[in-house]
Amino acid sequence: MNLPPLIQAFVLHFGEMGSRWGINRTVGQIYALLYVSPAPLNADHIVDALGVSRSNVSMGLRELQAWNLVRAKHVPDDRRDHFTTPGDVWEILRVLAEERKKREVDPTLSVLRELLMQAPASEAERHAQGRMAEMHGLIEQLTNWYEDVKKLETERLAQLLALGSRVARLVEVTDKVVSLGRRKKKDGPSDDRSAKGAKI
Amino acid sequence: MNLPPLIQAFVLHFGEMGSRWGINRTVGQIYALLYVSPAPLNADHIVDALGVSRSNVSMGLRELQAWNLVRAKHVPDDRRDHFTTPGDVWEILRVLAEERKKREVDPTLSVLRELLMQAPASEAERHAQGRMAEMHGLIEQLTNWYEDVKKLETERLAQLLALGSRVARLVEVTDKVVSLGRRKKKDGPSDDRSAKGAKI
DNA sequence: CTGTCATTTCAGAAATTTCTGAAATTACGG
DNA sequence: CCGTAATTTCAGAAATTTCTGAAATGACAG
Repeated sequence: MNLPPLIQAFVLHFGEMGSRWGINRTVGQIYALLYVSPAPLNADHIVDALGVSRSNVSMGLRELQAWNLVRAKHVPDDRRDHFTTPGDVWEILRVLAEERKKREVDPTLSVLRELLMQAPASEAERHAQGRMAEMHGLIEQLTNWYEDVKKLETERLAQLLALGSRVARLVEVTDKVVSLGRRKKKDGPSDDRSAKGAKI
Repeated sequence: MNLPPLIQAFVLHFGEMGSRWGINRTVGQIYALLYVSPAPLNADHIVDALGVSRSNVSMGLRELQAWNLVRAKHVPDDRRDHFTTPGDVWEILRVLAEERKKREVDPTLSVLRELLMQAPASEAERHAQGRMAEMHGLIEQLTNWYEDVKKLETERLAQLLALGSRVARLVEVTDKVVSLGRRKKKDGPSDDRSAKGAKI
């Protein structure tokens, strides 16, 4: 490996960390390297920096592109492909969340749904289905929330984060106002617009 | 493997899924089995159900206990240990979040902090540090939010989820009210109590 | 076309992880 | 203590994943 010490430390850490996720060391290292690089790098550059085989880099880049974490960029007057990560860390966060959901939760959700359709053939299966239903309910709540929140622009999202648990107070109060409002008019809070004007 | 079809399907899915996380097939299967089981199971029971070796079960249980996802329970008049998962899915979610944070983000945060302390020795390192600072900032925001939110009781947390992105509207409005309030009195929103009475 | 450079594919080598069975250790009733 | 049952440890076997080098494919300028 052939890198300035600071960058090398970062790259090595991502390599290690990679294994704790589903990605392998090289993929983690490639990502880290591209992340801190001021300009897009071509594959040979990466081979050089990390000291791994050309084919390994090729496969790593392919995987990172499948994750939407790395994009190929064409540089004029150069036949080789150059690669970068999205610059904005919030954008990276979004991509990561989306991909992990797609790979880790969606399949589970679909299996759960399928199993919940089946008729239990015994008391054990009946009980198991109850537990699966609980899990399904929780995951569904979480993903609904996620689908909802991911539509927010970055700035609003940041505000929300900054608010932290203090938002709970708002919820508490709103809750009262809403239930008050409900008494007058049955008004399902179905879309974004519904919460603003009427209730505060 | 020796299980009713419905439960077997669930267990197998968790085994597969396990590999996409950092855990291995057997660990995933043991967890799934305990999750749907109506009563605590002893190790031999698990061996029987999953058809893996006794020692493998022992190691799997040890790992799950390290994750706080499985607890040993003593059953009177039985020398053997019996194992369960926490019953409440929200509790499971909390444990999972806590452990993943501990294993996946805390180490990164600490490496980033360390690297940000060092003086850059070149332009490349200076730029890399800038990127690391961005990443550090984002992770810190996220973990602060998490630390904040995890203190909420389950019921409030569920309310918050249910509200979804509509909460953004609240934030928007509150923002105005707060900045309005600020003009009168310099009042940092430092603790939980600060958001409630005065502002709505 | 042809030649050259860039990239991908892929079979098998290397490394790592998972799993097992045998032996060691622990726990405990008598 | 001793004996027995439960559990853990651990060396190495088995399985899986990662990585490489060689060959194949693709892309393009002349």
